[in-house]
Amino acid sequence: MGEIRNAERTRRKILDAAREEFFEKGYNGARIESIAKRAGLNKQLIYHYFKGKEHLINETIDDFAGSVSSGNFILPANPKHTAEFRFKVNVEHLMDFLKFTAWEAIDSIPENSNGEERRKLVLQSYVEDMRSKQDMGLVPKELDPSLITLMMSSLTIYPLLYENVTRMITGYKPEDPEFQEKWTDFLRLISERIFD
Amino acid sequence: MGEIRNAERTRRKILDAAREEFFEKGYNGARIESIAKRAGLNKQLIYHYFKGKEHLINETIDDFAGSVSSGNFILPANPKHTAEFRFKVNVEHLMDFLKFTAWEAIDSIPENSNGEERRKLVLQSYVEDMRSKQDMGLVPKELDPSLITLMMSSLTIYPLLYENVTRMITGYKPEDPEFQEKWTDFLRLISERIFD
DNA sequence: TTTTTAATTTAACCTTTGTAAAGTTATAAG
DNA sequence: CTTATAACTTTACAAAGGTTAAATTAAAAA
Repeated sequence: MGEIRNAERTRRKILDAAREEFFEKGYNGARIESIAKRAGLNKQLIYHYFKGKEHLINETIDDFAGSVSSGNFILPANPKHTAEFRFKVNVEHLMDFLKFTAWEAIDSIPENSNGEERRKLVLQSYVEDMRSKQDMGLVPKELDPSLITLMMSSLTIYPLLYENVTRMITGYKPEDPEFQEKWTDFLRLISERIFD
Repeated sequence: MGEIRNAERTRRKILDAAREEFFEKGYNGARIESIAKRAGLNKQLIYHYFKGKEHLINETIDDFAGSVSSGNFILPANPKHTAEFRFKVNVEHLMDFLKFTAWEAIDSIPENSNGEERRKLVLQSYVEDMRSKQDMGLVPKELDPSLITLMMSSLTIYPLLYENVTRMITGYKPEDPEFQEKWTDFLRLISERIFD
């Protein structure tokens, strides 16, 4: 049985499976065996296509970085809507990637200058955006654009990732649409207060 | 060489070493061998005093929970100072524990109802505190106290834990006192805006 | 068709790691 | 002083997991 041999497709399968696995379990927690199983392939094929675990995760990250269309990153004109916008993007497109960043924050993961570099550019574009809006008078002068951006990241990521905390505090699970709606509203409310 | 035999002291050494190890590497990443080494003890002693890895982490968490004096949790009277206060407490007393909560958020860690329960109580006391201040007219009525509390947690934890993100956005490392000062100031500024 | 190359599988290895079992030595009770 | 208990050490092992090597089979080239 099995399908016709096809290097391209197999490589793709491995990368997709690896993405799931690495994003879900981090580098150290990920298992080559498990990736193979997800991909429905023989474990050894992974070594045929990639040098090893470390090489695989680097390729995986690069591949992912390339796949995230930079179209998501057109921020709203009004800074009061930035937080809710970023929250929405996180919920709809970046959940699994965010989980990976959580691993990255605490687990020892081999460096990937490429992926790191791209993320840095995105984050700094957020800072620049905020700075330009500050110049336009839409953002209070006393607030540092980079710190505002860090605030936005905190508020739109932490509640999604720290399921326990969110539940202990609010009683909701982060995935609950009801929570997401409340949190969206809340972000808008405080944004209005902050940017007035 | 070696000191006089002493069960109490040995048990203590194990718990201390286990705390460091578990907080630093999470449950799955922690190594019994490494704990033994930290404690300067034979690996097998750990099995003499504890049933196994899972039992050990539970005892470790309970032990830690018992050791954190609840004295830290007297919140400032003015809600405008809550964020900076919590940030300060995190920096000065809870860094390693926070790191552990990061593991907990993404890694599969054996449940510890006891530790979980205590944390929940603390967090909910924060919510209650905010609610009472709202009743006193110090907090805008339209802001849900539990969401405010979640916001406080996000803002005082995320930047400390996500070293990469903090650095990519601000150029500072979270441990840098200069960053901590700026962030403290920032927290105060936005608190003033939010609670006015 | 023959040959060569590449995809895929089978088998095996070696290290790490959690844990068990048994042995040894100190301390305390009788 | 003898004996029992508990602290500590030594050995050993089985499972897990990353990696390599060799064998097989399909596809492409000649």
